[in-house]
Amino acid sequence: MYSFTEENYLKAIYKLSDNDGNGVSTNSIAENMETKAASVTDMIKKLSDKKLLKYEKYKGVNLTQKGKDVALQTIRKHRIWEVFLHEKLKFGWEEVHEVAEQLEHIQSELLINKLDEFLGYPTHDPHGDPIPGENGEFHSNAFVSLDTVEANKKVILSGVINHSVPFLQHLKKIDLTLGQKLMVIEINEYDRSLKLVLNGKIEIFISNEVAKNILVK
Amino acid sequence: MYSFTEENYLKAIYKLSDNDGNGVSTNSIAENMETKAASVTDMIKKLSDKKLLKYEKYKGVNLTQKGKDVALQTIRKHRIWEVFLHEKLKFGWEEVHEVAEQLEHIQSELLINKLDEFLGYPTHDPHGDPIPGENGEFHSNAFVSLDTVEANKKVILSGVINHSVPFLQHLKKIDLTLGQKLMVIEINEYDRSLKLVLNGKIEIFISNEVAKNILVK
DNA sequence: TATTATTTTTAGACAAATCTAAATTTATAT
DNA sequence: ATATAAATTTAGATTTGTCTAAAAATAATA
Ligand SMILES: [Mn+2]
Ligand SMILES: [Mn+2]
Ligand SMILES: [Mn+2]
Ligand SMILES: [Mn+2]
Repeated sequence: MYSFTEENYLKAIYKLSDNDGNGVSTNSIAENMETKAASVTDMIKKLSDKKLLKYEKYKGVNLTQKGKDVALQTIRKHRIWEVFLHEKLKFGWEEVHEVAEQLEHIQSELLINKLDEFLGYPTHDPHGDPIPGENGEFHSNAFVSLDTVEANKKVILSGVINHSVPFLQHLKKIDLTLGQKLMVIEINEYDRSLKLVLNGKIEIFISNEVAKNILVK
Repeated sequence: MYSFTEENYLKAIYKLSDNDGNGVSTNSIAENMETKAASVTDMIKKLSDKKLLKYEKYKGVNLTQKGKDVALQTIRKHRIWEVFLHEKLKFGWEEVHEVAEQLEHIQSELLINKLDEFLGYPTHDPHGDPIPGENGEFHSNAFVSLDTVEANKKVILSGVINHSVPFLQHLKKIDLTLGQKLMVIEINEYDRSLKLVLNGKIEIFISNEVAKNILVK
């Protein structure tokens, strides 16, 4: 139906949308997709012709409902594949994204629905991001960043903001993986670094920078 | 490394090779890939430049070892994905091929090796075709066509020659699926149609045309 | 062997997606 | 308000893979 490239553009524009009504800029898309502004302009015209987005010269773009649908289905496929790679094939949570970038473009409704069933209809991917439903419904998360949590409250690691490979590897090394039970037991005034206790046992220290990128509930 | 198109050409040429030394013709490739001879000539030149095949104008092509390796790895991925779709996602054996045509092009050594492990290192795909190993080794099948089997010998359905969707659907409908134990109990002289008994119980009739496309051991 | 017929290659064009360099528009700062 | 800077678009090329129509080579036939 749509090419890999078209799907990738729609996904990028979807993620860059504030839903504030103001269009997504050419440059932000170019930066996000590691391509040049001129290429973005060309593709935008094509997507506009296909009624996937609204475009006014120099004013940025906004996805139409049709465009949002394609973006959401691509995100759905991406995240379901990530669950498969992590749960069934034992990929690390830092390894799944790259391969899912390819798998998300496989065209088969039957495949994604059978895979979803095989995985037991997961609601979140290995990074805690919600998986849109078949019709694009979203269970939006009510997670909060760990650096805003008050001391002595039990929480569960439920997501990450930074999805980079080095960050995910670092968290894994210090046992901060999805589902980990933890509690903040000390907040340093000076640099807002934290002392945590994991499973009520091991104590670890993390910087505020790390805490800011961890989501808990 | 190689594009979808290049992999598809190499796979097609591999399957069209007799290993008789005589090259694969431009027209046979074009027919097999449902494209035009002129397009094939163009692609052949490109693959020749990349040392994936030997090409002499008007003489047809022969894969180099490098070309065979790429073809075999693509076939390996295709068949492993077919096993996954059939065994884990419960796709019918007539449904797996189309989706595997897409999945075979996913580029990740890690993925295919983990998938292979997850499936328990299968040796054959859902149609009985052997799965090449990581280094291209082949367990060549010693199957025989059902129309050559003598009466009253117990055999096991182990493969098919015709891979078309209607043929596979037909076999499924009459319970002739991979692994089925059966015996020929009557061979009609007139049209060489057969009476079979399945699992020592149910009796069915099949035409010689059907029998010719079934492999047993 | 000369003449058709078939196969294959070349020439020229096209669509998709990208790029660089130049032109144009919008935003910012004196 | 005018000049400068930044963002965006256009112009013109390039790569990959495809096509049609015409030319060239090979094969088949009389
Ligand atoms: Mn991802
Ligand atoms: Mn992608
Ligand atoms: Mn197949
Ligand atoms: Mn393919």
